[in-house]
Amino acid sequence: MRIVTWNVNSVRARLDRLLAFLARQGPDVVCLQELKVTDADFPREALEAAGWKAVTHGQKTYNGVAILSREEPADVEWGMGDADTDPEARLIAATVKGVRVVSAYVPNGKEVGSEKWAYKLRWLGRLQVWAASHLDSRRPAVLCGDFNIAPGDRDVKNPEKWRETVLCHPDARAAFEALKGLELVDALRQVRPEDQVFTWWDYRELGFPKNDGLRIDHLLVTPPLAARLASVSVDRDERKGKLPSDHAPVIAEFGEFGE
DNA sequence: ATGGTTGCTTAGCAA
Repeated sequence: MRIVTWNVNSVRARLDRLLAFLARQGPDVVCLQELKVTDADFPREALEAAGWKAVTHGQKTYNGVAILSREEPADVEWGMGDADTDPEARLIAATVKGVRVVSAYVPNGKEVGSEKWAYKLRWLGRLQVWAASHLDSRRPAVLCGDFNIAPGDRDVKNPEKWRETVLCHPDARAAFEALKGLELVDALRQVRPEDQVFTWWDYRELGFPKNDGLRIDHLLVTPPLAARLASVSVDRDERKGKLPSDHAPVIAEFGEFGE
């Protein structure tokens, strides 16, 4: 079973790339972030024509998340369903082939100390509560998406440059560690404990040509799924060429053993 | 400190 997470930075702008990626990589489940489109304008027909079912939690202009799979995703949750009146569409969950799948787009936070930064930390706190009550660590589940957090210095090409930013701040890293405390395993680190692997490069400042990258897109998996984890890779080719997303897809391969 | 780029929307925001 192959599960992908990819911040596409507009699903409409990236539709041709997305369809080519799906055909090339042949995943089973794809979690998308930053759709930047309402549910009504989501390119459902083009994806269905290619054989994909989609559940979406969209929003005009900003944010938006989706889960794609070959079969219709079941038991869909749109948002965290808590008491917060947050209008931003940043989380969707569904069950595919017996695996609980969550596609999340954590707020960026803009600048440490800003109102958006406070919102990011609040949102991560809500995610912690939601995951604790909605993800069963005894069952196969994956919480994946754009976390806008580089967990450690090994996840950053230039740690000193990024140290004080919203992607590397200790409070953001502490929130990531807290999620792992719910018996969730950082899939890439389980199979590649020391590799320098990046998933995002800023469009500005020649981020990709200089490989000024960070690993901020993750799959956090429960122990039953971690036991089946075979490999994790980043499709860097998707960051190349004409008009790429600023994120590359992360691909995790799971075997059927150990269930 | 600023600017560099992209997408959505149409000058400015978000990332």
